[in-house]
Amino acid sequence: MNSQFNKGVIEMCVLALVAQKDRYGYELVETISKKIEISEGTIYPILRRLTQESFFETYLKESSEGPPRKYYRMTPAGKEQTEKLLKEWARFVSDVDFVLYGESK
Amino acid sequence: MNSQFNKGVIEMCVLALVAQKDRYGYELVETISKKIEISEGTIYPILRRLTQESFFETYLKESSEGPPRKYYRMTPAGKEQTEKLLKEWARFVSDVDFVLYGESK
DNA sequence: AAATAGTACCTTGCATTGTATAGTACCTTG
DNA sequence: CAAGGTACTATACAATGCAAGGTACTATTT
Repeated sequence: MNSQFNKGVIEMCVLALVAQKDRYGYELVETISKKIEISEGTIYPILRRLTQESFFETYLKESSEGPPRKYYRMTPAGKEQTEKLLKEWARFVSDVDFVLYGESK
Repeated sequence: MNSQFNKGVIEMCVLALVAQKDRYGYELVETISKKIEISEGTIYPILRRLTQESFFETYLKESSEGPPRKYYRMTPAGKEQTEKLLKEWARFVSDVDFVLYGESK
């Protein structure tokens, strides 16, 4: 699989999923992995970066199934960023489609 | 614009456009730029790589509008690669869509 | 004739981002 | 107490696009 397609998209997925509800890292890996092959080494740096950029706030919560989980909660700035990226993605997909097939239409 | 989305996709666009008919570098920049912002520094290295990988063959042709153009013609291996990438892209877009919205459906 | 702009090609160094790999540590179950 | 699943972190590396610069030909403007 061309993993280059992943670039930027994983970050958008993380934002979109945290926008739905608070999430922790491992959960995000599991959720995204259902469809897109990724590893933990991909998600955690993204979470750190997005937190640094004030798109997320974090809090710890104990779990009965292992060590405490670090939950990520979206900030208003994160919400804005999410919407911006989702719009850009939709636009991008349609633009690519035009380049690929639009010429003959 | 999130240019990270571009990763891998530009190469696919180049392949798809050369699959339609022989193309030269500058033409590809112009064509793709209509929808996706790219520069020559992006295209020429891709053309060199794809030629090296035997997906393209090249020939020169004089032009009345400037220096000679280096045309790229697709090989059978290139055709295969193009189809492979187009399929992966379609699959990828649908997978991303699932991660973004599929959970609630 | 010189300057400018458009066409056309090429190369180098950088930034970004995902991957591989490894390590730490907690909890449950056999 | 060993194994496996849960959970977080860090480091080194690879791939790719971009910015910036360079060369050179043709046509148009000054």
